[in-house]
Amino acid sequence: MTHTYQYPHPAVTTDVVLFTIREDSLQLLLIRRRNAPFEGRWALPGGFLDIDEDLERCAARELAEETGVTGIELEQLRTFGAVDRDPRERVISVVYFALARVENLHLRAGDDAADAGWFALRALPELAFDHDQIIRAAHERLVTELSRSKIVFQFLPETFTLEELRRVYEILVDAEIDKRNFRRYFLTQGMLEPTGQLCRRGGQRQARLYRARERDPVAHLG
Amino acid sequence: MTHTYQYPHPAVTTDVVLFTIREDSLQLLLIRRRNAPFEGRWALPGGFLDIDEDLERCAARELAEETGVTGIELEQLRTFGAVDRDPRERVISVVYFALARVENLHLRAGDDAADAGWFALRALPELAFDHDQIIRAAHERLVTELSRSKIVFQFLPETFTLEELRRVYEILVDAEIDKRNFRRYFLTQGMLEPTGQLCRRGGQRQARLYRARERDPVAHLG
DNA sequence: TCAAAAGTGTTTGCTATACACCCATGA
DNA sequence: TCATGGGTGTATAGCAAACACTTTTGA
Repeated sequence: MTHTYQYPHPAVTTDVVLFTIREDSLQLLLIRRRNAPFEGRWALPGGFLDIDEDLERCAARELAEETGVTGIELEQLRTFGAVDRDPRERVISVVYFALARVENLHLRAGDDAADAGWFALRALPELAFDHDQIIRAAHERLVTELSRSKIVFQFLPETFTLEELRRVYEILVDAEIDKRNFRRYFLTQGMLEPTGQLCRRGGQRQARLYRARERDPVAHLG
Repeated sequence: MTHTYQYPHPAVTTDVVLFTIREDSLQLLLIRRRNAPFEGRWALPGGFLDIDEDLERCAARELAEETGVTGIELEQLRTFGAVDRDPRERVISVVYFALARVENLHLRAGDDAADAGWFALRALPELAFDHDQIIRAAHERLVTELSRSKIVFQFLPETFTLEELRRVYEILVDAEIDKRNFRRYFLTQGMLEPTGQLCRRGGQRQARLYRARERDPVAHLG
């Protein structure tokens, strides 16, 4: 069955840039393409929009189909539509970005993906389409959102220690952060809630566990 | 001539939210639709993407065709794609936003627009499609970008007085701003360059004129 | 001479940064 | 007992906010 229009229509796809922290580095999820074009190359998980499907739902579906990853909060990044970005036809791609705690994810390659895996942002393979540009834009967004919202907690498990939180920050901003200033900041900001629990995560002395408070208390005032 | 695809394709459009400051209020540019659907309703300037046309170029072209406005810097805002946002067919709209000094613009209604005009954000008419949602998103973006970049200057003429700049800020944040703190901030930030000229803009005493420096001097260090 | 807008400094509190040692515990 | 990571306080400088009067000039 075919579909006919009076004017030419571009195809619309969605792609997802999913970041996580793994092995002490910022990594993202790629799939190896099973089909042409760019067969065998690594690419962002994504695919064609169904005609009666919401954009964000499409992104979530393609992510699940190709990598097995589900239950991730997606945020729209930007739409990429350069005329020659896909050799087959004109393709407009609406790109989403997301963060994940890696231990929650059950990775497996899906239908259109020969393989799926995590890659350090600093050591990406050669990519299909304009996905290197897309990833650069997503990384910029990640850095600017860091200071403006509470997204760091999406990298961490439900409960975590202050030192774990600090380590995540250090990886994200790629710099050392003073331990005492960091602790004071988070302990006085009120976005953390002590669980009362202690834990030992490899170190000797036990550390206090915290969880992220639902919302920034200041936000309630607006 | 018709165009046929193996799978259904959505249509892709671009729309533009163009803000300006006029009559002491924040206003934006709307056109009155000449054709169905929503014939006679006010809407954002925009239209269908040509198959070999860059997204941003499409936005600029439609803006020019429908309103006569040219030479505006466009920034991508977000893509809207709810399944039922257009009654004709599935339409994905890539929305751009932009700021303008109103005195530079030569407004005139174009082919697909029965009329074009400025409307205060606080007193919008009933709008076509989901354009009220789009405008709300654009306004949010405007407010957050205000503090993070130098976009205010896009509302002002080449040279301006500190009091004019302050008045623009007051309209944008919808609050009073302390005159002395405001002046000190801008005079010490180094983003203004005194022209050495004076002018009288209706008041009695003459005021010094400034222009925006090309770049934030701090940005050069990065 | 007065009305109307331009211009000018100081104080105070908060926030960001720099910086070094003690504590608890398992091996 | 020592190695490892968790936990703690103070001093300083820069920034944000509050606040009221003088100057210029045309009408």
